[in-house]
Amino acid sequence: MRTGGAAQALAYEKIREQIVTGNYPGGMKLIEERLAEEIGVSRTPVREAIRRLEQEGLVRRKKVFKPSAKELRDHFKMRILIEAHAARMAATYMIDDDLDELKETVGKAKAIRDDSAAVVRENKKFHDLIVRETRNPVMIETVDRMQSIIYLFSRAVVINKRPGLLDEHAAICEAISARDPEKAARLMEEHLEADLEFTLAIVDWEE
Amino acid sequence: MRTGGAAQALAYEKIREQIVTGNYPGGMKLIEERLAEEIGVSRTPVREAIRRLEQEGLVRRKKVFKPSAKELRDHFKMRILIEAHAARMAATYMIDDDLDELKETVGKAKAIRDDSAAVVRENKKFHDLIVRETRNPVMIETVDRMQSIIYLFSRAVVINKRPGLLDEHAAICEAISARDPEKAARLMEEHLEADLEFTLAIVDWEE
DNA sequence: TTCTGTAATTTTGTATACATGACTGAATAC
DNA sequence: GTATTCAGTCATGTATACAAAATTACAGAA
Repeated sequence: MRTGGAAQALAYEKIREQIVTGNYPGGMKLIEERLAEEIGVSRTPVREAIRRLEQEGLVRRKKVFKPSAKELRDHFKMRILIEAHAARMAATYMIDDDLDELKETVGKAKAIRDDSAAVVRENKKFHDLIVRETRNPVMIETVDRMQSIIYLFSRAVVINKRPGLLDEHAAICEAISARDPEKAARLMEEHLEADLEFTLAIVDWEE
Repeated sequence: MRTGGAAQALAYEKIREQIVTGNYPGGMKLIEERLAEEIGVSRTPVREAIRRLEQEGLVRRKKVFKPSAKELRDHFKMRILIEAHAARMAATYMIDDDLDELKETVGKAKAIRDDSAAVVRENKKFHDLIVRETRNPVMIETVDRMQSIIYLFSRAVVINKRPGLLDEHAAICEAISARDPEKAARLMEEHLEADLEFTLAIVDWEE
């Protein structure tokens, strides 16, 4: 953790945990005093933790962030723009060791279709490896923020695993391997667009 | 202001002012107690103001942010990616009223070459109008953050006004007007790359 | 019923005191 | 002369009390 002390770190972890597990649902008001009591610290570190979660995009105006369909789309589009660029960079610059690792994640994910959590982990790693090729911390961090928010919704989506997802990963991997930047970028774009549409279709926007 | 009370707003404005005017130079440590006394509020709102400036990218680890050449480049590249995309969108979707406004900013900037502050304002407006065409608040806000940081350096650059800048704006404007997305994007990319290189060349990285 | 104004309650913002931890610099051992 | 450790200071983190603001609940009128 880059700032703050122990109490703040504790508050941050605990609140974040509750949000990403869905235990604190979207729209829920975060009341400082209550959280402070629950966690066993004073209001001050809770406040700071909430501010950090706000910066991270998980909290908005003291409430657990609940993006509209439009907002989810906006976050996805930002991610698509960066990841398509990243795929282009990867096809151009990725060294063979990393390429091997990339292939490995696809293989692993194929092998363990049943362990949902593990598949999620491999898929995230796949994208992270590619984004890393931008060699641009600003972009890497931005994608991370987008992912945090998208994953808030994707719990549902990941369980209803989208058909073709792994094949698309394999195809992207191949394009990078073949050093074809434009194809890699195009495939990545299509892949994430499909993810977006699938997510929008699955999620229940009425609740 | 979207959060906090009067004291916090005051602290935020005052500190930000000092940073963007260069009165607080890059690398300067922000000491809560000192600022609190200077502004006439307690440490609490100063803390929150500093956090917000941190989120905005103007402060890093309690010090006024002073990007390295690499970091400035990274922020620029993020901006280029979004603005090239925005130019593409603008060429496709921008309505005539906005296009007229865009042309006007170029004309105005050409007319008032002597008033440096006004030229800066017009140039910023030019870019903002195009970025708006993404119709994506996430991207708009990201560009804003990048610009805040870049402008921290560009004070010097803007005074040494870069040759060709206005002609490039005019050319981009034309490409959008001609509904040529790829050309608009390419010109925007070249324009900002030139800005980046000019900035890197001008700024004194040793100080 | 539904609207509106006001009182009551809750929640956040602010100030402040104290605790903890980081930094500085001098004195001493080597 | 250099390294080390200890003390003193300075800045930040945390807790808490009080003030201000926002929200809710309710009463009365249209």
